[in-house]
Amino acid sequence: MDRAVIDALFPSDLPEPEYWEQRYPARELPEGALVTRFGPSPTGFVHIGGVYVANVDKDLARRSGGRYLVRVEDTDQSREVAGALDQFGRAFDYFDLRADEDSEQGGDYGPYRQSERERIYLGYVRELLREGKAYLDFATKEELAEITAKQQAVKLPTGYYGSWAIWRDADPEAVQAKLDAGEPYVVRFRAPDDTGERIRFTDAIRGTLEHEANRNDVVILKSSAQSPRLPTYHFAHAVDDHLMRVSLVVRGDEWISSVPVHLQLFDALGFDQVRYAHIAPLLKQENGNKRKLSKRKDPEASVDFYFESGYPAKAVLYYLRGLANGRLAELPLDEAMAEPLRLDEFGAAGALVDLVKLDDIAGDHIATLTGAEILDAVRTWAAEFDPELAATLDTESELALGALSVEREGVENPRKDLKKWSEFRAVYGFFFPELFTPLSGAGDERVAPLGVDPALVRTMITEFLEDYAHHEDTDEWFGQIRALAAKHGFARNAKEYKKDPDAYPGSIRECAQLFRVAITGSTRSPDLHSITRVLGRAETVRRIGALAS
RNA sequence: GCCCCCGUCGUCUAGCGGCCUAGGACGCCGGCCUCUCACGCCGGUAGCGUGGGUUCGAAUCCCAUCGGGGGUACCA
Repeated sequence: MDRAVIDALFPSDLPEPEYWEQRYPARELPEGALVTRFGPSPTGFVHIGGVYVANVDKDLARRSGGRYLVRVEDTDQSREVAGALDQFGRAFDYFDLRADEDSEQGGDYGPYRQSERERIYLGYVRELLREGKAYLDFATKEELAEITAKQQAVKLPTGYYGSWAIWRDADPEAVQAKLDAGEPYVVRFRAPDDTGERIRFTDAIRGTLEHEANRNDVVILKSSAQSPRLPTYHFAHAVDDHLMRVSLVVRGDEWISSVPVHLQLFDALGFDQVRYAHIAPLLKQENGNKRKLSKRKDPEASVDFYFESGYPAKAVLYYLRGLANGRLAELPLDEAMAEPLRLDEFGAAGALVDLVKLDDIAGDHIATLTGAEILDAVRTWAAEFDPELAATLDTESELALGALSVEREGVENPRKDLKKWSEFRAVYGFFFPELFTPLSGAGDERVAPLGVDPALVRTMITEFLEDYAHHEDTDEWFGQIRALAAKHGFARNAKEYKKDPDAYPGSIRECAQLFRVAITGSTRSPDLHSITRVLGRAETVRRIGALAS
């Protein structure tokens, strides 16, 4: 094709590649510093895998004194979902993954949105066209489908290559005729003719990988019928990562198969190669099999799930880091977060997302927090997901702090009853009068399972309340219950009771449980005496009193 | 169809020819503690996908096979 014909296809003021090379000079960074980038694609909601990879990008760059970039990969405008970018912003904030350079705060190597880089891509496409390393393709969808069908019929690799590539060596006049007719076209890369050759490359995680050389003339610039005219992922990757001076590309292992094309592209464009680190995807277990976490089928695939459940960001990050580097999973949270991620320690196989494990981690982490820290976090969570709780917490913050101090502050081993903020209501709700429903009486269905005769319960409680003392000392306080139990003939311990159940109305256990259910509404709760200290005398008496009717 | 990646307890993994009768963590089961539930402590359960080689010796090396995953798009 004539250079004049090619140039006429592009804006006349389009800068040459040389301009961009100077505009984006090599970065001045210390030896060994890594420049990484995360490329969110606003085509759906944020996947936890994105957080996983972005965390790796950030860690690798920051620890090496390099730069961590976020570049929006929005070359597929038809699949763009409104609001997706905001959702990414939110996830980045929650998980502390804000980049050093991105489309919001800018940077010297922007724009950081591919849809705004049209002129850059066009300049490089024009250059490739002039050099004959790319060509115009007018093939229709139908023609393409036909080619694929024929190839499959004779068991040949599918694709647009060699003699199957109908426009690869088309007559310039035929091209001109199509152009004159205003037919839309795409630009394809002219794959070097090394069919049958094998290529090898080094992956920072997997070592040497071998692959058949690429033979396909991949599309590098999408249809001329669209505006802006955007490149495909392959081409954008080469141009952007080169110009942004990215030195390490961390991405999902579904890209391994594309590396041969990428290498050819870098070569044709005259760029130095980048290093690659292909990460295994996050998996999900489904009847014995493992499969990729699916945004549609698995709620835990979306970051929304973690927001709604109220998992502390730190716990999630720690879990994700442990999945990436097994060594870190063995370390306590703070140490693991302080340790750098090491690519050579990444597992090549995909890991299953195990929510049970995450719960365990989150529970351990929350147990290290103070009541005030927990209250703060629960409040933030509730403001969005449980307004009623939020309101209660605001008016009753003293009570909340008291509730959270039970078996937490000043103890050797704090309770691990909270794994996520959404559990707060179920676990601590009874502390708050407005969230608690007192018993309807000795016959309430919550006390019935204890098997103590309601009439006896009423007598006991009435008697108990007559000279109830709100003791500060645990032994003294429980002494009252012990005395009551003894007086009404309850067995001294469960063993004794079990030996001859008919001889007693119950054991000391049942008796104590009566109070527990009255005070907390449940047979399981933190230390009873501590609870009464937080509730105060009046509320304690009121709740116990409910049993007397 | 063609191409590629992966494969140790249920899960995350240690292991790089003898320290392995395969170690740890989570889970699960049992026990102790005890006014409940937890916490904590103690103990237990369970695995090298399969078949061939190589070797005195294999989870570790080779071959085959099976299984899982991915790519083969004007999606990323």
